[in-house]
Amino acid sequence: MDYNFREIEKKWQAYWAENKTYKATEDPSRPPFYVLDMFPYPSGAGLHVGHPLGYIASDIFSRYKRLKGFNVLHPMGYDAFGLPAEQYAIQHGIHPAVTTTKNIDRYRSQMDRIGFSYDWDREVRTCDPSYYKWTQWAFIKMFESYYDTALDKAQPISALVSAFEKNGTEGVNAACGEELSFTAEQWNAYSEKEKSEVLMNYRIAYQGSTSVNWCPALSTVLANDEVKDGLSVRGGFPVEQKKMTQWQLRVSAYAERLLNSLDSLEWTDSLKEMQRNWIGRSYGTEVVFKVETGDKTTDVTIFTTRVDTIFGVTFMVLAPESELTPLLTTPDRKAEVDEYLSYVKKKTERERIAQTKTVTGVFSGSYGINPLTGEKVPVWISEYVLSGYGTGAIMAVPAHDSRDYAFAKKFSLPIVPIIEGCDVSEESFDAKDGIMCNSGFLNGLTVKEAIPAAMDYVESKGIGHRKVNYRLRDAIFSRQRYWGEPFPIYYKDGIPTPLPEDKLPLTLPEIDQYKPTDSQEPPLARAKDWTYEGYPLETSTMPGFAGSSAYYLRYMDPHNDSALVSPEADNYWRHVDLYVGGTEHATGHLIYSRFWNKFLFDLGYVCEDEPFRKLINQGMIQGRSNFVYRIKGTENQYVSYGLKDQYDTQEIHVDVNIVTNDVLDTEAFKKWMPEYANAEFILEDGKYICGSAVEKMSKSMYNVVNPDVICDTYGADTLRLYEMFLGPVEQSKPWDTKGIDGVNRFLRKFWRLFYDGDKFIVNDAKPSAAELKTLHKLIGKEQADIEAFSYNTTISAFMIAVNDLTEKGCHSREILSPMVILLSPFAPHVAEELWHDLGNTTSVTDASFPEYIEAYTVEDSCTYAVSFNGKMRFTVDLPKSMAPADVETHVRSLEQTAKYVADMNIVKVIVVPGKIVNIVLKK
RNA sequence: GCGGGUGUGUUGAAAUUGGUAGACAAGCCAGACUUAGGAUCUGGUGCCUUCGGCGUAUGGGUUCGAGUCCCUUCACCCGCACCA
Repeated sequence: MDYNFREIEKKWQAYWAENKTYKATEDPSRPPFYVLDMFPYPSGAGLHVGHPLGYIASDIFSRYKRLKGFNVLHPMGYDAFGLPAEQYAIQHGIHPAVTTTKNIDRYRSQMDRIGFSYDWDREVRTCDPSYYKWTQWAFIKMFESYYDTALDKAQPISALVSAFEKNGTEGVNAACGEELSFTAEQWNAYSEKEKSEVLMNYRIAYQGSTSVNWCPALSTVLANDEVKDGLSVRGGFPVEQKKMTQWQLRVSAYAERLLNSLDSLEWTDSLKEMQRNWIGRSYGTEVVFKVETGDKTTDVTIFTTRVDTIFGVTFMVLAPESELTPLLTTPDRKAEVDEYLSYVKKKTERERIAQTKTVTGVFSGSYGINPLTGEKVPVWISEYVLSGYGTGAIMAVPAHDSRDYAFAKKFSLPIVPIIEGCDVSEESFDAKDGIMCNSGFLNGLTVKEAIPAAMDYVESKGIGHRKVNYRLRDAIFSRQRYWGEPFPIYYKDGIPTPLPEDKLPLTLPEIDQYKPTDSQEPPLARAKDWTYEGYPLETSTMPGFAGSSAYYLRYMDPHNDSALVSPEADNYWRHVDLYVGGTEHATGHLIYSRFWNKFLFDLGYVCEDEPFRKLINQGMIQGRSNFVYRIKGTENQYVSYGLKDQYDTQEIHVDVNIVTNDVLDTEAFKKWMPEYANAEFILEDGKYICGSAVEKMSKSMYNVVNPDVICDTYGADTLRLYEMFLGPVEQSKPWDTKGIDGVNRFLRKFWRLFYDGDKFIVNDAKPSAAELKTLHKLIGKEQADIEAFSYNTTISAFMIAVNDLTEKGCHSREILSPMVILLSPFAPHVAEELWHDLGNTTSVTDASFPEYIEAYTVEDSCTYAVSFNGKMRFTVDLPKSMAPADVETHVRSLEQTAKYVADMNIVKVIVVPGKIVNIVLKK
């Protein structure tokens, strides 16, 4: 029987499904291990070979951990709400659920062919009402909570209400939008509506008016991480800034905790760094400047990280959008300021980003007073100051800040250096070193000493205080779209009110069209009876990250009707031990999930503060495109790559599936598209060679390689091995089918250890020491490599072992049986087949990982005495098997060393296969 | 501009703490068996050469010894980007 992968793979996939081989059940007698893939958005294009890379890697790890005796939870599901299905619905009138289900089915069948060990009984879909019930539930919990900054955790909003009733805002420590101050009497006198508005300032899920990313083409708002370079990540449409009232999540309250607990995670440094940058903690000082506008005076608070440079302030700058801007504009400057404001407002986000180098601004007419020097400085308005960060106002120190410097140069404002010996004639001196000068009491201090000294001074004078700022903003949580979770909120006399828990899930209503209404209301406004007890329901829906923020918890207990996850299940699985997915989620999903989890942790619904212990980022697989070269001026004549320089040619993408090792299948090319039917070729060496380039894998480049096709020609096990053999999982690389034969050959070679034609040739011969050594070397290597996620070297080690056993003619059961187990994580179908052929009746998955016996792998060594200048200087341990000539070579190579160290009284040089591992010196 | 990372044959890539660089594959060359093969097997394959020498982007340093550690320069990739 030859290695017939088609039959084998079909057979065992059916067997696994039927026997529920990979079903996970909570079992306190075995240690749990949770391996998770980032679940996919099921797009219409299906999977290409890049998608399964991470899934294969995590599947190998899961199977390995099972063999090691762990109870492995390895689930899969779908992030099923999303824009593409909805855009399709708008254009074709087909319900997004229909498109989504169809795409999911296709994903499932593609995944099934690869032979993953998922427990499909735990599948979740974010668009399923029984799933999004818990997304809505969490939202209500957030709505009914506030963040207590003293306890540093979320608390029920009722606690805040009773505090207000007793003492007003006195003694309240709560994260909020703006600092409010009122007494208990005032609070108690507020109307319901007023109370609701006050509480919105504190709720973790709240409605607030801010400047948001508005995407007109998608007619929805977007979160910061959904916008890149001023364009929407989905679709690439322009985005503008707009002030709107939106649901938001107070993620900023968790900034410090999100930052601090990064240290405890086994993530890559680059990913942690990305999150640190995104959170953007900055420690500085808020200082109050009095600003004179005509004869009235206003307090303007600025934020700076360099309060030590305050003696170098020569002007101040306000953000155009700051509410202070109109207040501080003098009547004579009003016309010019208004003109500037409208100029700024007209700019799209994209233009603003593109023009960061051009300096613009306008003088307000007011003057600020430096609280330390009493000096008067002009107050300018410029777009380089952002309203959303700090206080929206800065003190400008052009000598020591490059942005202020550029501004000062442009508008001819004075530049006063306050660090000794620095040259600011060409550029500012931003570095934090040097000795202070021109700075009153700070003179003579180093910059590093001056910063805390200036902070102390400012605080002691009561003109400012230390302050930590974060770049992280609250997440905009509503979308004016149809295909998302409805908010479980209704407006009772205009007051946003959550639905009672037993009314969840609030299911998405049917509507006739999926686009916004004519009056620009979200699509849900089209729904009939979109009310609760006669009150209108919220018409926006939740964003994509809502459903993906806690899905890993739902997998622990996916069918639970009365809780997101039962305490028993949560306590058993606890957290994701290994999470595999792409870096693109670094500042989106991976921040939101951590926030969401911390919130649930605060409320006691989950037992761990951090959801993802270890995280591996798999690299992206790019496409490798092929080209043919049409000779210009001809209809259909193509010249091979090597000869193209002799002609004037035009490069044309050709389907990579009709190209093998850059050689074009000319007949297939003629059939590929009608216009190529009578193509003529100028060949080199009888072949048509194509050009190639690395590009994104996409339909339009004809470079998409479908895993199904690979499974058809080579089998799933070959695909799995090849994707891993390509290189380190974390690394991005172009897909190139060249070389897949190598791993396919390896599998056939492995097979031939068991079968000679139809004859099963495994015997009960006692293995030789050399054979045992081969086996145990592999066990040791595989163990170490898999734990380190280094699969490509494991596979190499496997190839070496199989070549070795083939050469030795080893067919011993005692060797081959463990070999099958070792192979099973990588090539489960082959392993399963051979495992049963060896006479086993249970799945190879239930076997245990063979024990590694070091004794077999230790090289027998023999000690050589090395003499130098007639005197014995040291001894060398070399393998017994080493030929005398090789020994001499090795010893000779030590001569040089010996010359240097002879005087150092060497006692012994121990060489294990040729390496000096230890030089023992006489004391 | 700031932060992080990577540079090794024709190609994908290996190389415990510094210790025989290029394992394992792909490609290529030669041969064997075949009616044939994109099957299988064997041998060769970093570069220059006669001994021998040179080789891990570049230039320097530490060391008996450097792909690995330190500094310089260059190239590429990723992230952030007026964050005060």
